[in-house]
Amino acid sequence: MNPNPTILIIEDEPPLQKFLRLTLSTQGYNVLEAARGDDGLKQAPTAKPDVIILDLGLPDMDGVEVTRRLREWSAVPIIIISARGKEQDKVAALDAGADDYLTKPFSVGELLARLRVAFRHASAANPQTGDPIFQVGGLRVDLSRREVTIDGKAIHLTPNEFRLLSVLVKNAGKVLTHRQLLREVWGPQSNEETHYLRVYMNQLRQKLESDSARPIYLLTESGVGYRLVSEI
Amino acid sequence: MNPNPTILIIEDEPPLQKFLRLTLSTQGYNVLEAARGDDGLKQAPTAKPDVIILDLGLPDMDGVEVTRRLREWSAVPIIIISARGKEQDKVAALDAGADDYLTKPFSVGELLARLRVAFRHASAANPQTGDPIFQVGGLRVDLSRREVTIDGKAIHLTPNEFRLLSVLVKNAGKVLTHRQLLREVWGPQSNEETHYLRVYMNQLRQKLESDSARPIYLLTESGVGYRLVSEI
DNA sequence: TGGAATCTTGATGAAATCTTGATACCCCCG
DNA sequence: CGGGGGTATCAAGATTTCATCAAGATTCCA
Repeated sequence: MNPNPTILIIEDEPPLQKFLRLTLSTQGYNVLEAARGDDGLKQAPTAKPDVIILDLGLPDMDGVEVTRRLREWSAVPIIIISARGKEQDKVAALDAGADDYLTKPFSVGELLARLRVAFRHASAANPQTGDPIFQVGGLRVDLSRREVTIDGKAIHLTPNEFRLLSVLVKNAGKVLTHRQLLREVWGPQSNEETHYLRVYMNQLRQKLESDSARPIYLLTESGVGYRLVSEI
Repeated sequence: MNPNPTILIIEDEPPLQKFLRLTLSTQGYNVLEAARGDDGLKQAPTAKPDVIILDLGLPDMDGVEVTRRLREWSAVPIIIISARGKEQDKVAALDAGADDYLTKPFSVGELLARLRVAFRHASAANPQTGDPIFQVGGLRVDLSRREVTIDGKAIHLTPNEFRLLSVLVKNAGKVLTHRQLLREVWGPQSNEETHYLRVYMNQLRQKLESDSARPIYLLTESGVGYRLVSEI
């Protein structure tokens, strides 16, 4: 899941709109809004929200219809909020494809808890498509598993070494200036400590290169910075 | 989904038990029953129900605890039915891993509709990958039975030890940060109590490693966190 | 209610990592 | 040939992070 999940609120009453916007953004969610069904249907494909909160009583079209239209192409979790509490309303909405149904008035805590359930479902439905793995020659870097191997052998890196390598991996093929590397690894105030770079680059080479004096992966661009080759 | 989906009902009141059994089997569902929490926990791993309906008010243990135990190894949809309608009860159950929460008395139609939602989720989730048993070297962890053996010998773990190990097992091979582990085991508010981790990781090593000073399963990633090796 | 198991917490030495200074290197240019 | 800027390497503290022991609290269960 993204660090900041996005919620699309389709709701026409301004007070409730405002209330939801405030509550959810305070929780750190990214909030999008639509006041009409057609607007919501238009926003959803481009905005790709992680969850949709949908009021059944919209001015232009029925919420059940909105649900059905969304389900034609998307599996995004839909939480209904509605003033109608009759069984047949709930059944209709749930069978149209909604995932949950809250009757107004509802408590904030419950809404948030049910949202967390929806997010769990969303991230379970989108299994990670495998970790992004960088590979060149015998060097292999799996950033998300924090794993580095050279010719199949696992290499242990210290936190700073790993951070430095991961900046290089994310910009493989490009030259990174001393200044850029220092900022990324040691923070914005360390711009001049070029010596750090020399020490750590050397340590990386000792661990990754078979001949650290003649590196094939971690190249020096004299007077500029360093570069990790992207192909061999 | 199977042609005849299976539902496990964990419910102690005989009248409601009977009512659910009749209603659901009439709908063509295959019904299993447990009157106590521990019985339900015992049936679940072998019966592999497609959905679990769980009453919070069980005689032997709290329903939230049952939920948490199930979630240690299974993603099966759990629908709570409960007489307690307070917000904090709902939040606790949903955050423990439940997927839905119905307050008694509820209407049959709504229950059936929410069951259909649960089945949709169950079939959307990834196919069962057999028993959730983790094994590497001489270490074997059966999450659903809470059994840990090392070279065939059973090992007794305390609740916290087991929770810590199960988080590591579920992410075997990956480095878990101190923060992640603390959140999973001690709850979201304990982010800084790194000392806990040291103590419990040490206890796990005492029990699982032949030489706890030179661990082969539970590795330290200094400055980052810990990792359970996924292959030897 | 008593005893056992478990959890929490503090203290201490060991290990890993980071920082820093000293020194040798290499290559280009005059 | 010699100087100088930029670079590589080594290694000794300083600092942070870890492992370990053990003594109270607390909880659990009979």
